Amino acid sequence: MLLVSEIIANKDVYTAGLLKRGIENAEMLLDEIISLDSDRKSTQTKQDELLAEANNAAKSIGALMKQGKKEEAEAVKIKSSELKARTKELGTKLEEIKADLQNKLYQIPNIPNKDVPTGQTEEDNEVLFTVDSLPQLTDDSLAHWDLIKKYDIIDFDLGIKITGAGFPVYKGKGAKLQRALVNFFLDQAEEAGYNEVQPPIVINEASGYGTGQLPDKEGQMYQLTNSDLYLIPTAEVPITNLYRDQIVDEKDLPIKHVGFTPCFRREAGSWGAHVRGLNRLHQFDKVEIVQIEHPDKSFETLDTMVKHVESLLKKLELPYRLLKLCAGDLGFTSCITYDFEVYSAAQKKWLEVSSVSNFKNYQANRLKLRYKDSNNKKQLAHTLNGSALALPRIMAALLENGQTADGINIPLALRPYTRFDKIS
RNA sequence: AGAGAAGUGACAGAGUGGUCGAAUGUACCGGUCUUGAAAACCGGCGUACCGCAAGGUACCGGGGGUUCGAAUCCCUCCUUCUCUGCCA
Repeated sequence: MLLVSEIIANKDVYTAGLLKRGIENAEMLLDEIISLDSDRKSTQTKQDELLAEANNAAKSIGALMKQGKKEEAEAVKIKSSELKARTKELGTKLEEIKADLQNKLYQIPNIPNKDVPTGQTEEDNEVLFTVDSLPQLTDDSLAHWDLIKKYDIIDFDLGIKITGAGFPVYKGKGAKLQRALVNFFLDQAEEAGYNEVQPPIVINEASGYGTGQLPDKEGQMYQLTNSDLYLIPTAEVPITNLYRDQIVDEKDLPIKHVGFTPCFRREAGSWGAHVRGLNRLHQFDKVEIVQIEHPDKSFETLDTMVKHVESLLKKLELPYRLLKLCAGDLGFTSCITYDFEVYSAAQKKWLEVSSVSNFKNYQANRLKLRYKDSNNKKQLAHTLNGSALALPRIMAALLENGQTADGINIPLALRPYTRFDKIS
């Protein structure tokens, strides 16, 4: 979440940032925060003064008792009790103010970076790069939802039987292709210096708050009914939370992790033709890269992460484009996000396969993730992450773009992993 | 899952109602000594909030309670260890 001290120091910047996101009452929201914070300070100061008085009284009782001055001690006891009661009142008030402040802060998103394009919808996203030419398929080419039936590699109906819509069953070469992609992505990340982790895919509330899925995205996550746990919507949550409440050494930065996990999303209210087939699922696999970085270097690092994702798409020979998201399309906790989309030739559609974001200190502030600088001062770190990559839409594009009359060609880079050249 | 024990600063480990934010040791940082190092000696060494500062307040696994006063007593939750059970 945003830092109150920074809001106070740069109110104009924060107001403008929130307005850019389309939050019209930005100034009012920030004024509330600032005024609550000043209430918090004055209330705490008052309470501290009373507590100091009460503490002194309690100490003097001890001294008086030792000297055998019982009556005097009794008198101080009464005074002390009164002080205590007033302290309690103030304490309750202070707790309320703090909770209110915290709540309001939780509901304010990160502000967009200076160079984030203005705009409210995906129409306003800035296209930074597109491949020169899009693949042309013959008229009888099939969309992936037909291809998977033709070659019997993914079965949606079976998934419906086992679980429900949006939980496909991968079979035979479909399952192998998926596994090949996962291994390929993990190996590529490892080569780029990312440390592999296998985190839990069930998280507690504190982790959800740490990376900002809670309270903002509560409805997007599957919650376990007999405990306060959630299925992860992305590996970002457990991996970044590895460093919650941590003070890391400056010399250990950047910390780079890669993890492969299934991801679960309720996707409430989204269905129809545009979510057909593999385009949008309730459960899907994803390889995620996460970095914890020094504030001075996080933008440089963001670029290297973008380059890494780009290299994956090139090796898979997929036509792609790179977008810089506009302010209105930005995720809640992000200050800048680049999206990669691959072209799905049979659907004639761009499909988002990766989001690479810098959260600056927004998540770190929630996570209490800090490093010690050269003066031994604790500073909030920056956090970043990116999909590298999300599997189903890559799969969809590979199937559609690779189809030929006698089967689906597997890209060269993947063949050592699949150990077959063609799905036929 | 059941029974028992325990959770104190980076670590080890004292502290069972009143100058305890917390002894002591180790580690760490600075200094003296030394050609250099080690040893020895001296000093420093938790976090957060308020305050220009002096200083104040809170924190001994989390939360709540008793008391004028809680690391210390009570309740509750969590975690760890040992034993038993179960299981991949």
